[in-house]
Amino acid sequence: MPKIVDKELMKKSIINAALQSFLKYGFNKTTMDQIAKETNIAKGTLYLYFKSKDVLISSITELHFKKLTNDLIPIEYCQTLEQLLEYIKNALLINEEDSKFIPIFFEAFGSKLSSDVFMKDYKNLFDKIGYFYEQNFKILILNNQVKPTLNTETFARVLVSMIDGIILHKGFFKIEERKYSIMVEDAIDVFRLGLSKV
Amino acid sequence: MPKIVDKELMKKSIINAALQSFLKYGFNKTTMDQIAKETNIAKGTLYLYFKSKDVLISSITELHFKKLTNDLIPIEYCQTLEQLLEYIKNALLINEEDSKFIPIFFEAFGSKLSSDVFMKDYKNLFDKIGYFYEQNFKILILNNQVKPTLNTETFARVLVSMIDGIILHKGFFKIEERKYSIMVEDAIDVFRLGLSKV
DNA sequence: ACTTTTAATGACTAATAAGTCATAATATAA
DNA sequence: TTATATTATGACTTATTAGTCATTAAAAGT
Repeated sequence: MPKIVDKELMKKSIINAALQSFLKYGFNKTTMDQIAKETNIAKGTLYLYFKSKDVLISSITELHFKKLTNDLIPIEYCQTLEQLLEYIKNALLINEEDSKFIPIFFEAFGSKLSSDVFMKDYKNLFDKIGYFYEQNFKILILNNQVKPTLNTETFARVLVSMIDGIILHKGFFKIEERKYSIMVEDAIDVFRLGLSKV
Repeated sequence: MPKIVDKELMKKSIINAALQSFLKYGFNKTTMDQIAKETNIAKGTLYLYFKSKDVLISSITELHFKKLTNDLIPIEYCQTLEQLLEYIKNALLINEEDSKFIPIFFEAFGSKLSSDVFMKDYKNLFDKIGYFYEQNFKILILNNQVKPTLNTETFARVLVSMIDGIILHKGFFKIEERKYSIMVEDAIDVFRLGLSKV
């Protein structure tokens, strides 16, 4: 008897329309009316699928960070320094859409960046990525690939900050692809020399 | 005949009260009423000195960035690599208040981070800092302090991103002072080796 | 065709806080 | 003391949009 729709598909449509609007007009300038219109549904319908604008942007963000985490934390550890560097390089060569999402994220959650509760998850995420690098460094030390004096924990965390800094600048300042790829090479060179046995 | 007040002093009082509230409650949660109350003036008076909340936060931000720029771009160029490293180290050891201001900045201007017009100034600022490093590198190459193959322009820009990344992570994630100072040492070590002649 | 359950609609409401302005207060000089 | 230019006040207005909900539409089974 009941009317049935594919809710997941509907959510995907909405998310897609919302993301495009966010990228085009920014988060705050995009209204729920606009998103509904873009999805070809009424505003009330939109609220059936996402009970607030906050939930909507959070869902989109979650998807992005899930992908990011997968990209940044593979299952296999690196056995050589060059492997790790290759890996860092891939992380730095973030795709265009993820890069463009960065300002959106900061726009949407700007008001929560002072909140410890909100930031906890992101702190954990970066700590987790740091931990992954830390484990890699330990292996590389065992494999005699990097200098054994390396302070694995803090170095891993500072490396994550550096990588994030480069990615953030790409996203915020829309550094041209050509220049950026050279910057990535430069960064990798520094990491290579900085990590190598003296 | 007229009543006269020290307008500059008044502005300073307001800025001080506002900044404290922003640091304590965040930018959005701090209302103009609150700032007025904290300054012991009426809201109308507040608006005589700052004609909008935006102008107020912009003034505060300008002060911070002016200081930041002075800290980051000294008059003298470095003649040795160790001088430059010492200098980077100082930049990384940002003071506590500036560090705490970081989330406030992103909260206040989050909605403008997608705006090219708004970001232009900050892009210029970081490019300027990058240019400063670039000039330093050129001197260091002449002084036979760093490897001559260094791509000065792009390397300078990526270095700035890395430094900013470290500082941002400190601000966002409130990394403990003890751990952070080790991270700074680690970063400097990487830069030293990464820049040195092979 | 009819019933029932779920889904869709969009005009309306609510909430918030920035910003205004008519009025009052104050300091200075004559 | 008084006139006057300047400064201060805070109740009120305004603007914006997120979010609601009574009503309508649609699909599926009998």
